[in-house]
Amino acid sequence: MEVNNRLYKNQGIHVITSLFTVENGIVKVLLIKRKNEPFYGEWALTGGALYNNESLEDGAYRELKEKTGITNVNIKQFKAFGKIDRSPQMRMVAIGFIGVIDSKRVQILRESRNTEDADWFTLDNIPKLAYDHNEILEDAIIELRKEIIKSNILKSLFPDGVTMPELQMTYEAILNKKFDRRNFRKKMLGLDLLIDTNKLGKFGGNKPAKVYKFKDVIEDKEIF
Amino acid sequence: MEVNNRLYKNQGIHVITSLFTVENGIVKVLLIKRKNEPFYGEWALTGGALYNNESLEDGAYRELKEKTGITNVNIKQFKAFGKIDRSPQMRMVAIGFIGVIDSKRVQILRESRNTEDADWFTLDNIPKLAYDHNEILEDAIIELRKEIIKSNILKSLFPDGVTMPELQMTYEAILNKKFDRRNFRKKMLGLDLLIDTNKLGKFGGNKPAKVYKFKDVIEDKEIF
DNA sequence: AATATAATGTGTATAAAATACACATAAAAG
DNA sequence: CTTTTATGTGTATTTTATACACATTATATT
Repeated sequence: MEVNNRLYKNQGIHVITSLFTVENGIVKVLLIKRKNEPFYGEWALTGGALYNNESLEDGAYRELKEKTGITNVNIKQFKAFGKIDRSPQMRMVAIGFIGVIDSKRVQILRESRNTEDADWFTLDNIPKLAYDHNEILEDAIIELRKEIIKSNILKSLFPDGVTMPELQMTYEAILNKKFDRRNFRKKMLGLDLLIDTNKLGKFGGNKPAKVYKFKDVIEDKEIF
Repeated sequence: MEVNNRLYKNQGIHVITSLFTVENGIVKVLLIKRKNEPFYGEWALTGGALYNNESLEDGAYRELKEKTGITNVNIKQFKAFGKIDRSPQMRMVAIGFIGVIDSKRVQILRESRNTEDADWFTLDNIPKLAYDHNEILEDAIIELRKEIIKSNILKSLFPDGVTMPELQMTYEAILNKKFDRRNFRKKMLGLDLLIDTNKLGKFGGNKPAKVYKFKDVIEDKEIF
């Protein structure tokens, strides 16, 4: 039984990033509006075809840079999406990434070679997206929730540091859950993701709040 | 600036499974010896090119079936590997899976269309592997350790059920760590992965041991 | 048949972690 | 200088994790 190699011809790889931001307790994701076929005129996650001269992560970065101009983001690969018909033209497997940035620090390119619009969407207001991007986004949100309690994925949301109340608002938004202020602080510090900068900043109230920074590297914790 | 589409031509997808077994407290992984270029004569993880008419998981299953004849395995996708030069011929991105089976239940096909040998290797005795399979295997082991404490990935290792002492031996082997017998039982039952079959079986001692089974579906636990 | 053996099953006291909860503090606004 | 707003901290209680010892079952031994 000789296998016909057309079985594995004409394949390609997508790198797709769900780029989130959180402002004032609202989680948003960056979507772009396509101006090419397939899915002309539909909204989609940022991403595209992987080039042969770049790693998966570099591909995801390139696409992000084209759309947002941003270069300094922590992104994390979380899952491959490989349904047979997820792309209408040829067999494309998508590698999904997540990342979180401060939207105030980036200039979204509303129009570019491949996009006729780009905007931040709240999660309860996501339109029907191109390809299987609704499914990718759903998984991305789940992954984001797991990731924020064990990694520094939020570092690029707070490059200059963050206060505990601001952080709590952010976690509550992402996890869709309220916390006791005192216990949140304890839990958060217990995760060993932060370092105290010994500086003070302002967030909501009149009393200055301590400023923390996400560590550059997070050491693994013991399991079981 | 028009992008040359040769940048994303000639790409393909590998589906690669690190298939483990655990016998008598020893973790082993299934390796096959290639009888085709590239990497002729070298050992490798089970896997190969994804076909266009199958999902990622189905592709991994097909490759497993070709090598072991096995059809009933829980496998889990865990990471995509996309270094530019991981494959010498064309740009191939590998989707990594893990799975665990009872080696006594499978007949390894020592010779097949693409393999001239196949065998179980202990983890301290892994040869230089084809492609980036050493790297994939390393990540697979890390993933396995995470997975056994939150999923039923071990279900296909114990299709007929398992006793607590046997389970402990298995966990100790995979996690490379010893546990107190009484506390292991408590922790294990607390994970909510098992159901009591109300049957008794024999493992090591003379006293019959309770037989448990891994649940078919594991409900998510709360995080944070 | 009685006894020894080998491994399994269970309970409890203690330590550690998570939770619930209240008051003190700093700066700004009036 | 008094009030307001939001921040920082401590403690009692509950829950969970850990350390640890004896009872039980079937087999093997005499």
